[in-house]
Amino acid sequence: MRIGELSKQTGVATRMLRYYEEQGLITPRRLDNGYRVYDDYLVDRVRKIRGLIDSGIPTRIVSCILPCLGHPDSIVAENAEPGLFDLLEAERDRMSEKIDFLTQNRDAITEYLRALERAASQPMGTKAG
Amino acid sequence: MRIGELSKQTGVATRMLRYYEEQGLITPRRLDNGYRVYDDYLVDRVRKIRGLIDSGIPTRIVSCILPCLGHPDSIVAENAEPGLFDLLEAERDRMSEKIDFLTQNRDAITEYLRALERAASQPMGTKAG
DNA sequence: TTTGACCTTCACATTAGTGGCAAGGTGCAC
DNA sequence: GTGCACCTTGCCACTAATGTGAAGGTCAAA
Repeated sequence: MRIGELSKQTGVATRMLRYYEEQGLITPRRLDNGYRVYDDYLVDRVRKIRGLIDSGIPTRIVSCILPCLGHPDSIVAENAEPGLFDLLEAERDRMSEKIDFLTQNRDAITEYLRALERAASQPMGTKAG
Repeated sequence: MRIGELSKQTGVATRMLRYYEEQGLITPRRLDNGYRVYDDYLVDRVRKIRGLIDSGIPTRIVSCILPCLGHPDSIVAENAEPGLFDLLEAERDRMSEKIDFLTQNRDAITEYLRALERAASQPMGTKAG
């Protein structure tokens, strides 16, 4: 598919799709006329990229962890550059921290919302003060 | 405590502490000489702010959800401005999405790391191809 | 053949979050 | 009093992510 279609399917602006390409996150093929063509599997990939960026993972890191996703067992190993392993471990830990953090705070919000609801469904003057 | 001390305790640069103040996230009192003074409870608050920002929540939103945190039941209700409730619900949902997303991807990384370890502890030429 | 929807690159602007520095006040310690 | 560590405000700059618009190419359909 071409960039407009991918944009529609993912909800990501074409501008951003080109930006991700510039950052090395996706590498669409090109038609003779220069148009970018995206394989179907890239829809999922772009969604992942967006989710990660939205979660505060910079593109630099996203590009490192992308190889971890989607390939069940294939491309592993081989490219065992030193440092990558440690980087991935560190990033995984950072993600765990974020998860804990978000969970904690989301639960607090939920709690707060419940309290608001309780307050709203009450006579508003009952035992106030 | 003053800003330097808070910075040390939270690991957040003084520059950022002033920025958060500018964004309305914290409002330290002032000494006669103009120095900012922070109450102890702000240490926790600043850590929360950092965590949220690191998780991709913009300061604008952080300022909305901060009231949800830390107050067990007290300041609730009263200020039931319309729209706030919906915003909080939406933000909570967004956080849930992020949590799911991060969890998924973190697990994929973990899986990948495991595969790398397995590959590394193997004769490297065994059944390769 | 012209129109219109799509695509291309280039470039400039903006926003958020940061970092850094300059110029100056405060206050303790020697 | 001098020095030093801390604080103040203000400003400039940078990066990442994003918006936007110009100038132009492609292609199908009317």
